[in-house]
Amino acid sequence: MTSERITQITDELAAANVADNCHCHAEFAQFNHVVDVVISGSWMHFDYLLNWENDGNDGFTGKSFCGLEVEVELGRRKVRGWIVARKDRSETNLARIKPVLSFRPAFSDQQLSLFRWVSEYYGASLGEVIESAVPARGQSRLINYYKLSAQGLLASKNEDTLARLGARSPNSPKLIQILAKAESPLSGADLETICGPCTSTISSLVKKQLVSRTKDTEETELCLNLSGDNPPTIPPQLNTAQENALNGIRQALKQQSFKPFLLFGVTGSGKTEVYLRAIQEVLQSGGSALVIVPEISLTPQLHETFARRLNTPLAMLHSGVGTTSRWNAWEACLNGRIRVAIGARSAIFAPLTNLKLIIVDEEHDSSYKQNESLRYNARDVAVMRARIEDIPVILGSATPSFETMTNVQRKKYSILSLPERATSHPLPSIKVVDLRSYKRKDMISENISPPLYEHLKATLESGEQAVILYNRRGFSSFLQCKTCGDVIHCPSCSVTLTFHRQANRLLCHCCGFSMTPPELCGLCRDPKTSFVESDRDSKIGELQYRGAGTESIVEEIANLFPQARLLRMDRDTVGKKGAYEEILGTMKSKKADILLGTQMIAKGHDIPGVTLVGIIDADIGLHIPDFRASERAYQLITQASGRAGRGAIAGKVILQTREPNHPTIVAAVTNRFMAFARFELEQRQTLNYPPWSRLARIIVSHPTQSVAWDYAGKLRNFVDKTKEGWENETSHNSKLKLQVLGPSVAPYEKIRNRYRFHLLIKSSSSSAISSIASMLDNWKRKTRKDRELRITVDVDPVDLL
DNA sequence: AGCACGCCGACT
DNA sequence: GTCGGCGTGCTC
Repeated sequence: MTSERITQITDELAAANVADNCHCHAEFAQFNHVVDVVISGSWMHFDYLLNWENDGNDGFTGKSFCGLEVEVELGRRKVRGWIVARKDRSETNLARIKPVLSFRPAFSDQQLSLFRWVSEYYGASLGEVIESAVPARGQSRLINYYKLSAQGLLASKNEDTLARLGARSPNSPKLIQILAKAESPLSGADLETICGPCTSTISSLVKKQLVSRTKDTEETELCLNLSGDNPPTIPPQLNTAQENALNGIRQALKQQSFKPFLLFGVTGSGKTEVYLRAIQEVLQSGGSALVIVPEISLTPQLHETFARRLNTPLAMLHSGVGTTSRWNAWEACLNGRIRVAIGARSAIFAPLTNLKLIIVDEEHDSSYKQNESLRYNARDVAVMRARIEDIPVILGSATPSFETMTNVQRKKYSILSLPERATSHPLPSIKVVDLRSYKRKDMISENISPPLYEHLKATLESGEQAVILYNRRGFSSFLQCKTCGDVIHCPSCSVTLTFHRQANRLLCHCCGFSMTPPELCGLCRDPKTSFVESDRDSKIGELQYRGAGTESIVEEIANLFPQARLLRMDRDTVGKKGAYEEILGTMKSKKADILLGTQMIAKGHDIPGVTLVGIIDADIGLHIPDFRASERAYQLITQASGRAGRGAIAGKVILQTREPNHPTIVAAVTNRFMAFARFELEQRQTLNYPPWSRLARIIVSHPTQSVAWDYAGKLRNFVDKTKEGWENETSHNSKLKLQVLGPSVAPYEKIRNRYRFHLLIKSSSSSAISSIASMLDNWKRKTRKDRELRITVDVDPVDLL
């Protein structure tokens, strides 16, 4: 199809001055169809004309045209969009309807239903949803970058010029100053975040040739990894529990209808093997399967395991790799060339055809929740997708989320249990070390108790390996003045700065700010003003490095065991691509003795040589102000413990704590998940927290505290009014009870110089939560006058920080 | 995102 | 009066 042909038709239509412009002209109706196109990333949708001449065998059902990605003209620019409906007629004057310039298939009708659900449930626009689901076009999107031209540079140094510019437009000199200071060109979006709305000002500066505009590509994501030639491995024999679980799944596969399973298997119980067999069944019956895992780091491992066992190409879908290959993988799924896809969160939208099974590994993991832009939870989307496609879905975990547990109790999900490890050894026993019973001088070092030391020593002596968990990065978690007690905070956030010794920087874990650590306290002794010779020996303003981190624990252990080969794994050491695999590879090949790290080390990998797991401080995270703190702590302890004794030798866990009687610690140590769940669920019921209710969280932020607070109050009024309206409607009545809390200061009071307040909405009905979310989404678009004001609606928030 | 339109303040 | 900046609203 040519665009000339389309233009010709439109021209003819316009010339004909069609009398009844509410209907397609009969002459063209045969080929030109009015279609509803949603515009990428927005709530807008418009009618366009699609010229479709061949109704033949091109693999696309030419009836609805839904799922075609199109290029269309909007205003004066070309944009990406998707056909979401076919229309018999258009309300718009036909002469105004523009043609579709090009198209290609992008998703199925069923996927569209899923996108619609996501859009409604999370209160986001359909365009936003589809944009975050479908990978970008072959070449990256071009966006505008601005820098000062030679003239602009001159102007920036000339105060007269700036004053002259400023007389008329206060924004112009500001923009020029910013651009003069910038080291690299800034995007339009960057400038807006710094200066507020300034698009027209920028354009005028460009016109005056003070600023130059360049187009450049923006980084985007996804990758394809076709692989079928890994040497096959011999499949292990299934134990009885695995066999039973598989039979349950087999039956559901045969029935070909929606059926959610919880595969509740202790760490090392062989869940992956069950997944593999189930996928094999699916492949044999000609279907395809989708597997999602919590993080990118886990995909390469799983990929290798799967590639060795399944005789089929696999699609690896995860963020981080080139755009073209990402689209290729998407297309390969769409046309059925690839029938198994593995990936992180966003892979849940993969367009596999004839999908027969979805697997969500480690379903409890909070990284399934996207915490920016479109705030969806891939686990929940997975269940909805299974419902729409009418297929089984398996949620696997050793520590299921309470939401999932509740669904099991309510008989919505079927449970399949793997209570024993697949290997010869039982779960490791956990030895609790009560740190309160050791005086400072009795400790081997700051954070290592005698029992942990002894076990580490024995492990190293017998040539075995250890994993040590300390869930805090850096060297010191804060710096405090010995004189005045002041603690160094981030200049833009309400958190303390963490000292990272390797980089010799103070780092903000919230916004990424970094600085060289000062020598003295800025309050008592500013070196620039008060530092005189006679002061040199004074101890006034000396800084104390307080609180441990993975870096300092590594040092402690290195001092105790100088000959041990230590590896550290946290966000700082796995920053580079491939670093994660490298560290695990070194550990697996026994080229290192101790692996020390944050929660990262606890996630689902298998190092057979590890016989000891040490938890330095089990209390970290137990008291953060979030209703899921206990649940998280339990999961972390259990997952970390699960790294021990996966090989030929049985494992042991040493857990250091100051609260050995805390119900969460007790439950984790005795591995009584069900008892813990019952206890925790009771607690949550009294406070009406999930899973007993649904939550939506509204975050308001603004550089000025009072503005944020005032708007939060207005939001509260809006919600209250909506609530009243519903209560007066008899059709809704008591079922839609809403409970509104706040506004209150968010636990992270300030992030990136923006003050944060939040409102919490609880309801027993998820549809009430969703309607509120989408109403707020609309309302904020209308009432927001201050462009600095940011309102985020988070449905089913994963934390309340 | 880019453009038209319309309001308003500064300057001839 | 007129010019130009800047906010607002629209784009099928």
